[in-house]
Amino acid sequence: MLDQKPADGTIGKALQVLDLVADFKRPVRFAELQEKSDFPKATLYRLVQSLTNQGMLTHDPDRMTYAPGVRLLRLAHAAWQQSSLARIAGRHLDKLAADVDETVHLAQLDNAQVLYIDKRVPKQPVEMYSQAGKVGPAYCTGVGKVMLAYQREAVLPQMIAQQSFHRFTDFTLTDETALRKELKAIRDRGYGFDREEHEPGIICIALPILSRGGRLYGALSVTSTTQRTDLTKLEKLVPQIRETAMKISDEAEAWRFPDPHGGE
Amino acid sequence: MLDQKPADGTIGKALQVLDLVADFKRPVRFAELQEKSDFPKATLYRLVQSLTNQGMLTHDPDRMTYAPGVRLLRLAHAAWQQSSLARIAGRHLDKLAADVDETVHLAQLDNAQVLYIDKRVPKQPVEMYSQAGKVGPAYCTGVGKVMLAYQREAVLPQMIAQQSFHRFTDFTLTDETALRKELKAIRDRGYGFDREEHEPGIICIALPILSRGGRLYGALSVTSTTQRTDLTKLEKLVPQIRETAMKISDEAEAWRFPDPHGGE
DNA sequence: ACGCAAGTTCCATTATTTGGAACAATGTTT
DNA sequence: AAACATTGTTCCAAATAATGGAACTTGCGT
Repeated sequence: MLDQKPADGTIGKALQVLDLVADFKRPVRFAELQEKSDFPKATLYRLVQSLTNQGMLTHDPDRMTYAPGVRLLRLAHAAWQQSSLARIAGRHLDKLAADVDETVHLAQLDNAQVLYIDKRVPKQPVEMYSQAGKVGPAYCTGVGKVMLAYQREAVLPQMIAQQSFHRFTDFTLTDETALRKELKAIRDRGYGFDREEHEPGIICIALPILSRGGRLYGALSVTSTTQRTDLTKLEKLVPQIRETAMKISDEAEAWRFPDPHGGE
Repeated sequence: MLDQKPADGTIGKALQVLDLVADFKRPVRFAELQEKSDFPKATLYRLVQSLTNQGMLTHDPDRMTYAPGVRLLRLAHAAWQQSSLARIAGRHLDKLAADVDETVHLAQLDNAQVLYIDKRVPKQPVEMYSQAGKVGPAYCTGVGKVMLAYQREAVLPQMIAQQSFHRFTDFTLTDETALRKELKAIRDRGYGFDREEHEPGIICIALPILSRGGRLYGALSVTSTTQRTDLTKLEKLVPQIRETAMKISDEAEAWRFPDPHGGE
């Protein structure tokens, strides 16, 4: 799927293995890993062992399977609390979802893919990790296209190169030319749509979350269905969404300047 | 605090750095890391660089700070979906919390510490990563002691050695002898208490989640306050909690045997 | 302009990783 | 029950990557 990494050093290799295990959606046996990986047996074995010792993988001795380890949860907790927008954005998402009465997504870009950081479904309790951490394609989702649109030109080519351009629906943009044109339109307009490009019947409107300096923090979207609404109606929500995005951005900005007298 | 790791290989060192960054609750500068770490400057620098390249850390060029990276969320998502009990346990926790109308915790052991996997507070929506991934001491919490009690004797000594035995309250067990005695009592009884050992006024009852074969999956607890209830009343909940634990265990067991005809 | 501190790069030395092949343990077929 | 097949684990000399002291660069305050 996606594995043309320069893989700098041992760390890169180890993380490659970690990803490999994570990509199986179930506990996986050593032989299965070996099959999917280019590493020679002994090397892979030692990588897996190291990761297991470190708690990044858990090993089930009975079934002889490996799975992502609990240590990742602890680290993700830390990531959640600071690096990502999530902590700051939480209450804003609550409000936005309640105001517009539609599903709201918060996403960031991770290695040319969309990584969903948070989600709100109106009148429905959130499930914890079941949504956050999910990944999706960038070229055919609202948040994905918006984030690509606000990427620096220098890094865009390699990001576009990583898109699969798989045709999910009749509306999916399936080549670079179409995507480039769409990104241009998004930049001009300041927001983007998903016109049933990923799933039939699912449409959305998405805005970037930008810093004062123009740096991209992430993206925000309101998703609905063609049965409930249409793009024209969604477009009317732009001011509300933009205001939410700006509030999140402002708080993120403030958060990154720690108290100058910050002791412990 | 806690850093006497054998640190096997480069992977261990890299993860040590990752932990270090995570332990700061805010974006951190290189010099701060250097101060807290034993690594020579150049070495630390390259470790941080590798981690950043790999997306395990994010680097803010403006502020010159590092923070845990978004890639961790993706990995944690995977961990959540399979390795941990959380996915399976979710609905059982819902039910238990509603039935007993008290706070319910689900925890696993991570490197001699308690790692909270999930939490339910009755009549209150859950927040996503804000709770899951949190860590706590093992020697003075209900879930922690229970999980220590069902640990194999061979690994216990080093786990106990890693406990700080800090006196949080008048009831905290502050030495190995007292803890050993308590663990014995828990094994005999099949469940454990927290008698305001970690926080004044907070009590809980905890049960292990064991496989048929006696392997420890994690622990389940019902927490309350001395104002609302007492240990005797909590003890009456044991059958309900045990039933929940068994259901979770059974499903976990079943889940680990993938469909024999498992194609994809 | 100067000094100071934080971040970054260099490179010979050192330690770790590598991977082919042998070995052990487990399960399956004849 | 014996031979076989499969999967997981260990060995060790060769190859590679990590190391860290010191030098270099950059940005800031005086």
